[in-house]
Amino acid sequence: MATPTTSASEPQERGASLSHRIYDQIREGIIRGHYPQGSRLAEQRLAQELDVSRVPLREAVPLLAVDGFVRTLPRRGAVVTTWTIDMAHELFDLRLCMEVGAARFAARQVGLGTSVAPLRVILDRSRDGVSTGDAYRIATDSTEFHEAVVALTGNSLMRSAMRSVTGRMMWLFYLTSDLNADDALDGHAELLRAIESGNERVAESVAYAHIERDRDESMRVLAAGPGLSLPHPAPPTIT
Amino acid sequence: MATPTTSASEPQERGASLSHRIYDQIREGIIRGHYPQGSRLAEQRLAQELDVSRVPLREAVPLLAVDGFVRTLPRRGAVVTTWTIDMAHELFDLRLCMEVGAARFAARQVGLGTSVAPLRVILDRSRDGVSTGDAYRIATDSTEFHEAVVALTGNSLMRSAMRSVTGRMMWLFYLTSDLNADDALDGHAELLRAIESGNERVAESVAYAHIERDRDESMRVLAAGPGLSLPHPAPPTIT
DNA sequence: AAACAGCAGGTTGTATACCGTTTGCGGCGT
DNA sequence: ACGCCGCAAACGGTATACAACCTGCTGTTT
Repeated sequence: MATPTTSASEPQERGASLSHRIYDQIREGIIRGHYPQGSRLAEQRLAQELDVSRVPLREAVPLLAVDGFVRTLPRRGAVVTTWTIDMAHELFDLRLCMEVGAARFAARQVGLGTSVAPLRVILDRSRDGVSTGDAYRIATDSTEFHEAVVALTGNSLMRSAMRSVTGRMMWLFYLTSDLNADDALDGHAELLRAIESGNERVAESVAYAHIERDRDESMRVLAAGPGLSLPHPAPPTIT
Repeated sequence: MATPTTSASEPQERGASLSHRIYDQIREGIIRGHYPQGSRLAEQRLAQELDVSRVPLREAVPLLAVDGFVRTLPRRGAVVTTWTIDMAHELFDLRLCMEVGAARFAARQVGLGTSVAPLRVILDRSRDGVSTGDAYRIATDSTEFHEAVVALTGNSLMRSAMRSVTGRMMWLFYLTSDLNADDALDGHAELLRAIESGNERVAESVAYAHIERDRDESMRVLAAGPGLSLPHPAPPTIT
């Protein structure tokens, strides 16, 4: 976004319309596992927990639904999405469509004179982030790198379309950040070089390989232990 | 009022949460040009025009913003998006990424036994629609065909991601429906055959060519007369 | 004892009211 | 005559209140 100064833990608390702020807040809560998968998000409880009225929530929750973080049932409200192996596969297939194309367009832009400096900046920041060991920070940085690749294409529509994807990506990154932190860093560096070369076919291929490698690692984690992100000792899991 | 069963203008689909209904209603109004490009959507006026309170609008408008139909300015409310040549190009570039990939996955599914019957159904309906000459109907059918291709992949995430794209596609189809109605029909038939063959490379290539042909036609129309969809005599175009 | 019905609690969906900010216009001063 | 200042109206942002619905429990009846 236009606010690259966001720190990982505290998102922009500026004038960005309360609805957007609590959107970010809830999203972070979901990703961090504070709102466990499958749990219900009761509006009143959320409202007094975040100290806002219910109306801003009414704007934020549908957006969370669009981005796949919750599912709204007719009269039951919103429940946090539960990850499945199939969902993860679908995500990687979609990434295959979008990011491979984005890498190609990005390489083309580089060939036309666009600088890859933004990628370097984020990659450097990612290195710092990995050393901190903060999973949320790592997931944020990793996601931002991919967003930066898309941004490099100069296609603002593609950027906004990616937003529906990057949210889920970040969530999955967080869930699997234990393993692929360093690998992802190398992969990003490799992708950066490929895009920098300006060779569309190379960028395309590297992006493809990178995503498939991601898929393999994520699948290994997901298949191993689906007991993910449950900091609370698994409250009764209200159906 | 608690019983909006009157619904005088449209026998809309029931049960779908007032917010969604007015989302569709406003979207159709924008596409049909009833709310001209660049015009402001004042909440109070909309509310009494659609005979709903402002709160459902507060849920619908952000979704329209996500889908690119309006732009919400900080304190100025929502204005209907104004099409530019660049935006159209960005849309086609994004379609290139997503639909080409979708065609590939769809062909793969066909190779695994999935039937292309849904495509045939919609294609047949499209033929009827073209004969009616109703631009909105034509745009709807054409969009639905592309959605059906994505649905054929079995990837529900890809379908929901396409939703951000199909809305804009439909709008642009409507604006340019005069020219490419029959061409689009032929193109869809060709794409259907390609997917039916189960050959991923063929499907991919046909999809690519189809989109680029679409781009050419749309660009011709957009470049010729940007005075699009202005049933009202172009109010002062408030900035 | 089991099953159905009625009641109570809670939650979402919808509507209305209030407040801060912005903006456009008009008057006044230079 | 031009520009600046101030006021008023409108718009969006937020909060509160009401109504309908679903759910779970309990009590009674068969």
